[in-house]
Amino acid sequence: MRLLLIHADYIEFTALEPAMPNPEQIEGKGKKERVEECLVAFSTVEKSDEDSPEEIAKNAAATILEHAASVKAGKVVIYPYAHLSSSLSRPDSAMEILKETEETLRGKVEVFRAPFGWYKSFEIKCKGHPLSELSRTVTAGKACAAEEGERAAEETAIEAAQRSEFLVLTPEGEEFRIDLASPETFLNLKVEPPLIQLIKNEAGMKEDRGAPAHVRLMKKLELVDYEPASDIGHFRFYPKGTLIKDSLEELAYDIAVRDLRAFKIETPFLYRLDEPDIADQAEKFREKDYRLRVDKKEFCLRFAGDFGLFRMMKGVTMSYRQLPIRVYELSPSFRLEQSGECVGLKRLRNFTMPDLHCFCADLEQGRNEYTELFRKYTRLTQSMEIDYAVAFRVVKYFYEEHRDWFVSLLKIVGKPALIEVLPEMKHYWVLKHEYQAIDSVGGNTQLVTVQLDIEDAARYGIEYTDESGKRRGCIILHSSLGSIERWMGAILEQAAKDQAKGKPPMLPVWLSPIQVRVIPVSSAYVGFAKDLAERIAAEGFRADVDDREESVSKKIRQAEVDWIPFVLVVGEKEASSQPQSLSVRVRGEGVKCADFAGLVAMLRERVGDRPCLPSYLPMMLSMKPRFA
RNA sequence: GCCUUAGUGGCUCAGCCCGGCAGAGCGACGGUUUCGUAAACCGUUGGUCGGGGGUUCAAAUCCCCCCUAAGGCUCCA
Repeated sequence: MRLLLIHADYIEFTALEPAMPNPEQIEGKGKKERVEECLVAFSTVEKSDEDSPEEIAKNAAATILEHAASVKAGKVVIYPYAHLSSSLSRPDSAMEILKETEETLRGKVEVFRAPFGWYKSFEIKCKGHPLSELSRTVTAGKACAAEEGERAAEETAIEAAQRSEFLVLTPEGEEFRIDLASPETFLNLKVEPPLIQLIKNEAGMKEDRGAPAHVRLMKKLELVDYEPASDIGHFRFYPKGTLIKDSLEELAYDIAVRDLRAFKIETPFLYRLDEPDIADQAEKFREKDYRLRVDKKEFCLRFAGDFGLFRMMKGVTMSYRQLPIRVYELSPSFRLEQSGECVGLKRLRNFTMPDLHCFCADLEQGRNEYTELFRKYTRLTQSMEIDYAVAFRVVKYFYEEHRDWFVSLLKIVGKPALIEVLPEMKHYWVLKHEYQAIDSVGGNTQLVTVQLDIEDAARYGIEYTDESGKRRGCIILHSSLGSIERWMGAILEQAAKDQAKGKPPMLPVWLSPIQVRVIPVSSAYVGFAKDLAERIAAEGFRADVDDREESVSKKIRQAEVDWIPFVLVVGEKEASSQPQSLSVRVRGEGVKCADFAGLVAMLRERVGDRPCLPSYLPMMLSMKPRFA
């Protein structure tokens, strides 16, 4: 419960009109009430209070009573006021808790209560002495301290954001200043459409959009679905979706561990809030973490891998000779996003983040490491074949000092970027960049990000020993390939965009749950088809056989609907041809002739060096249950 | 979280405005057909109309509360 306590000369209030369907029954509608020399408690009952109404009421009464005593007020007015929180309880619970608070106070002090569920006019005269205004948050545990200081800090950050300058920087080093409030400054820039779209979104220029296409596609393709029995934003993955998720995770592992030689670790999901550095990190994430109470201890679920990683690194003995040190964790993460903000695979409350952190000796090494990551992640993003835009956010002094370096980064990606120049440090990083995917309805989703952090190492005690034996804080690069779920969404969005342009939609071959479908023309050729599928599987690709008793046309249609990239129809011709010749229906390219080696070569070429896991589905289609 | 819209067999949807026996296609199942590049034919099965409450002789349909989703707002260290 939130309380705003005002020590007043008087308050007058009048109930005017019901503000909800079932307001409290009252007699004094339109009658003015006046209480003098009182402590007014504007009270907001919150969702979380519903779990322990008696304790909340007791604690609220204690808080009010204590303050009434300290300002020597003999009267208390409880004034229902729904505007102190964005997480309101149900009206009936609120009414019950407020009445209970009133009853608890009765006898100890003279108590009044304004009616619940009415629009009221009021007039109040605050005494204005130092203790006359105070805010309190009441929880089921102990009453907490005032929060004015934090609020002030928050406001400064918002003001700072509003003073950001924006510009577009090209790989040739040209700068175009833009003003988000004046579309003519950027709409005609000669840059690719995704960047223009990103800037429009950043400027708040919203067109009417439907739901992004992946919300429908993820279900239609039997990949992922909502799980109403869990919380909002926690999904179930069917076998095909799990295969795609695992393949993307495998790719993240290849980059982080095989390529970059990062150390792979694992840390817990759940953390105690009475640890100061955990509480400190949780505080940065105000009201967005899952909290739970177990055995009288308060815990939060991690919102990223940082909690456990920083704790681990604090205890690590590092020498300057070992730096940079790279640490990788595939972190299932939890964020209590606003319910109205969770959309398909774009924003979830539970998602999987491949988290790579690099610990560097100094800024010079940090920048080199940044360049290295930038290069790797750019190659990764390009190999996903999706439309994306690049944005940098950077503190002004840092941009001015390192402008040439930014141009060199843009040369790697080969396209212009949006640069947001922040007037001062607003977060823990001086620099970050994002690769933003543009979806089928013009929205953008952040995928890859790298952040250059010069603050957290000192704050959390992550240090190495330098040449002279002195302990020094690291420069930390936080980086993520985004989230696995977002990549799945972005890939589906790209398929939808291709379809809108008249191309048949498909997943990249390395992510297609079934890469080759073999269709026997009649049941007589099922055995032949199965042998062929097994040979394909032995080459490391995912093949199945449509052995159902259906017409060839119908089975081909099914393969099209399933977005199967390669379809083989086999019958007498294939079984008897010598040397063997196959007719391969390549999605989007028509029917081609090839022998077995030719087919394998086509698959190898499409998959490239990306992971190719074995199938999670039965080889015979008649044995596959329908999940969605 | 707020506002708006939606939720009807496993899936896609009609019925709701104006209350009167819960419908279709696909899928699944059974049978006939053994088929050459986007849907063979016949039959059967399957519903707590998102959940709860109310109004009514009677509720998928009207009213209230809740859950879930999408759009917009806000948010996105």
